[in-house]
Amino acid sequence: MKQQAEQQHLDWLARSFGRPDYAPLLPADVDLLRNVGEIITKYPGTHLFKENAVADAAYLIEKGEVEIYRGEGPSKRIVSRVGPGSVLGDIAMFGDSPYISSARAVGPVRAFRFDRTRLLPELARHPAVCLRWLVAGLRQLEGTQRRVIRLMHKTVLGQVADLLMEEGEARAEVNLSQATIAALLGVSRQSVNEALGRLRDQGAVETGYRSIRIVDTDLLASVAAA
Amino acid sequence: MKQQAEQQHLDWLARSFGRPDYAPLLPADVDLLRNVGEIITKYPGTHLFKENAVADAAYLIEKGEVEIYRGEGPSKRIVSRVGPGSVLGDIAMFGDSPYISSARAVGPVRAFRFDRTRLLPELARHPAVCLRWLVAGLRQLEGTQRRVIRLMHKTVLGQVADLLMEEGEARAEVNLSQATIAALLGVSRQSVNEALGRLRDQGAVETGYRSIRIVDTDLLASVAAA
DNA sequence: GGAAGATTGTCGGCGCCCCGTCTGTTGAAG
DNA sequence: CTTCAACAGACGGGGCGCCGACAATCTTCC
Repeated sequence: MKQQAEQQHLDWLARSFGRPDYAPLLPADVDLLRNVGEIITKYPGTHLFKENAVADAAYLIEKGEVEIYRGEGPSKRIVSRVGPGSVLGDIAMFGDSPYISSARAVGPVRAFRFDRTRLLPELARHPAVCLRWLVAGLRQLEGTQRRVIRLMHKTVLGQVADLLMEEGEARAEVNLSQATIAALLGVSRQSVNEALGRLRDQGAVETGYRSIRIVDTDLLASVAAA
Repeated sequence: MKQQAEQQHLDWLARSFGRPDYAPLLPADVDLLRNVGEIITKYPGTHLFKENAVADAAYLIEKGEVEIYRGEGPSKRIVSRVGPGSVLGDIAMFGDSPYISSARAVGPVRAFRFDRTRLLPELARHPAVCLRWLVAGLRQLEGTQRRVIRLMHKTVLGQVADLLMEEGEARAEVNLSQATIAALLGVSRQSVNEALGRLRDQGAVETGYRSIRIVDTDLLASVAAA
């Protein structure tokens, strides 16, 4: 039983890393990562790491959602929100620089923790895993950068439509409060409300309490592209 | 003579990669990169690569400046401007995705070109170089991302002050037209003009034809931080 | 079932920035 | 020296989004 659970961890870990079409993880690689990583659990609201702290470890989210934000108090801005499969803190860890943001568990989170001092020597000995991590890290960063570039200099309406397209990829229903969406996009709650109202009038979405149902994906896409 | 010039290339290449305090390149690594890379030269205005093209190579700028931009014609937006030491196109190359931006030589440019099909197998065999490239790539991405995050949700005045701080780090004089600055920041020329006017009135800078002289660095920093 | 907290919907005022436009200045080329 | 293109500087109109405020609704917990 314990064996099986651990195997699931490892399977999941293998799936999270790398791409299926290029040098997939070998069983030996999985065993390797198992030795240098440890499973940790975090309760909602607790931090995986905090801004400006020494980056002594990288995290691989296995279960739950993590909120990435910068700043504190009134200047707090949510950079993104990531789920299973995301690699966190590796950029800072590899660069041996402080974390550039804080990571807080939104719900219950299970994650792998890779200690820097144990991971680096191991990676240096295993080029295939190293390459895979490289690609994963670059993709992660590229994704957020792409998103930021896509969103800046766009109207709030377009930003909201874009966000809904992204969040609603899997299910047609997005369960976020308007205040949360506003924080994600860095705009005011009222503007989000107004944008959602317009989308509702156009028949692209239906709004409810803490939920937005996507009705017309094509229409939403055309708004997001504008 | 040719030998000496080539050695300079390789020395420079070694310095560009990685950080001096962590696993510096060995002479063997330099030779390795020499085998999979080739030296190319670009005339001003020519492209190293263009948006949406197949990313079959990464570039390491050795000399000159390269302008990174997205879009064409009226929607053209300059993302950044990089100089020697910067790695370009590696993210797209590793991800086997199209280039997400265009790279155009501002002045005469000399660069190393790393072909994908030759580089990847070589990297997979040399974990130390692989790790170094990983760090370099992540740092590059992190730098631009940091900049974008710092600039968004800031007033034009703050953005201009920030840009001047960055550009004027070495010399106190920044030689950019207001239109260029506007393109870099993604704002209108008039707004840049107005911001510079305010900075001039405060005594932080002096403005001239295609040149901005920084007078009061502390004052400029306080404006940028606001 | 009721109360408290969280969320949604809406309004008016205000500030920043974009756009079009115009004038004066600078630098380079003939 | 003249001419022309690029640039700096300035002004007003208009749009968009922020802020503060408030009412209405939904959840949840007691």
